[in-house]
Amino acid sequence: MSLHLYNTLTNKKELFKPIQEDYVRIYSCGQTIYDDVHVGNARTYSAWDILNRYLKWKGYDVFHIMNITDVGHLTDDADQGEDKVEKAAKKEKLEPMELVTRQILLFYKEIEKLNIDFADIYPRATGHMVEMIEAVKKILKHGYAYEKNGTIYFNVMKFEKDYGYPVLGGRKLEDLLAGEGGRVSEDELKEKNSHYDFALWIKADKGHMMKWPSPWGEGYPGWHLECSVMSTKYLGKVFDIHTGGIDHIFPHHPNERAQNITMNKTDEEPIKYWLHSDFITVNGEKMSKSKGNFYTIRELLEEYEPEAIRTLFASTHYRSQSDFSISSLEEAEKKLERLRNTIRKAKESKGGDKDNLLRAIENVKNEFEDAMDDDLNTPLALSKLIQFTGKINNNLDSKPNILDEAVITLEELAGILGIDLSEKREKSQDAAPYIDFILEIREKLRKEKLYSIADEIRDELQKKGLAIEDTEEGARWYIKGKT
RNA sequence: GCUGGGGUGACAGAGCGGCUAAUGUGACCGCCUGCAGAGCGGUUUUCCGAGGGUUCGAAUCCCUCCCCCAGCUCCA
Repeated sequence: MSLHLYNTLTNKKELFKPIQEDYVRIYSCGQTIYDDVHVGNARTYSAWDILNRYLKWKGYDVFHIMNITDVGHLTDDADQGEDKVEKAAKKEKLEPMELVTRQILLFYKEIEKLNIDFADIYPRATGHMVEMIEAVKKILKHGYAYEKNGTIYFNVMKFEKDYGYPVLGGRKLEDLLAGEGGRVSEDELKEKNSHYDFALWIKADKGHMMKWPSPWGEGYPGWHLECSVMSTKYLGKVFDIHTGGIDHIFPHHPNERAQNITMNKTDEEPIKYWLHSDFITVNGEKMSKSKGNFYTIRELLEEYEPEAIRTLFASTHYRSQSDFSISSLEEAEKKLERLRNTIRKAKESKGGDKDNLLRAIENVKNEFEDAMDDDLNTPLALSKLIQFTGKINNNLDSKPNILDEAVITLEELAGILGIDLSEKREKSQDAAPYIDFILEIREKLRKEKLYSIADEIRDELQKKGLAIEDTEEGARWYIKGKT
């Protein structure tokens, strides 16, 4: 089997074939950078990280762009209301760009902690104002936009007539018509030719801070525009994969696609595969700030290991809604522990002369790849790894080189899922000689059968976060869980 | 209302036409251990929302119904 991905553009799994043989160009919708990264964001980025790693493992060169929206995302609907960045900045009495800088730095740190590979470029909307204005000009010139009082709207009806409005996720334009009905304000309707039209460039109201001069007066770009402009700039008019959250199936991505087509005037489908990851719920409810059921990565990392979070993410398929709870995270911790325990045992084993593990290594590689080829079935892939740990544990008397290979395989495959199994840099390295010393004394007590004192020592060390295991060759210890 | 995705053992979560329906967790019992831990073995008696249909054969396909979630407003 070879890699198949579920394409929201066609609503089916398709064989993945990049435009260029060994080179894959990916654009990911990143985040509007006014707030901390939460589990939901992280889950999505984790999914694309796995996609990237897997493609690389398969031998492709991957060029990955993830945008950072630092202007143009409004609190109300697409075309009115306050800019989110500006609003958040005002609240904290910061310059908008000051807030953005702070949040970006935090974003990078957390992405790194979560073992999410950095994208090759993180372009920012504010850095592409010139290109965005040029894009609006092009779309106007090509006849798919019109101006009303300094605001430029995209003409969806005309686009629909000429190209067919993108049907992402099985939706049709008519479906969106009244919808749940008139959330569109009177003012807006007055200006727009059609209810579906969206703004490319928005005239700045008085007091709007984030604005730029343009041929149509001072204004700022519409939300969708940056993605079209930046993807075209860095990836070209036609590229392979576009990712994003399920919420972008409408309206962001169809609009973005319409812009790509009309500004670049391509007859070819500009983006071959659209991938969307589903949302996370918290204890069965949609995660939202108003409900207070919001987990930021920052707070989770205070108590849990990033590897546990990645294990949790890998435990559900990216296109399934997954319910986040502390107990699910703790369950993921246990899976992680199992993986680590096996590696520890294998590394400590002296080995023997068996070689039937060889076949298990071959099998797990194949099974893992089959699972991943099927639209990145990470839960299945992970279960194969866990099955493999059983095989290793049953064959700790294998030839040392085979044991080594088993460990390398396990680490490599888990790594594709973003789960780093390499040994932790032990924080208490300095304490190691003392711990060893204490355990030597404890060993003497055990030989004297002074078990109550020995057990007391063990309990105390365990309370401090160490795992103590007695073996024939004496006690072993390691740092358990979060260091 | 419309659109999409779902309902699988105590729980999480694969499977989507055909071996006794993965895997993990939990519970229980063994092995190991001074006791634990980790690990290993076993058990958890017929888990596929309901009802029809197609088929030699369905959790898997079709129809009807019930229920859940999300989207249709900014959102990963």
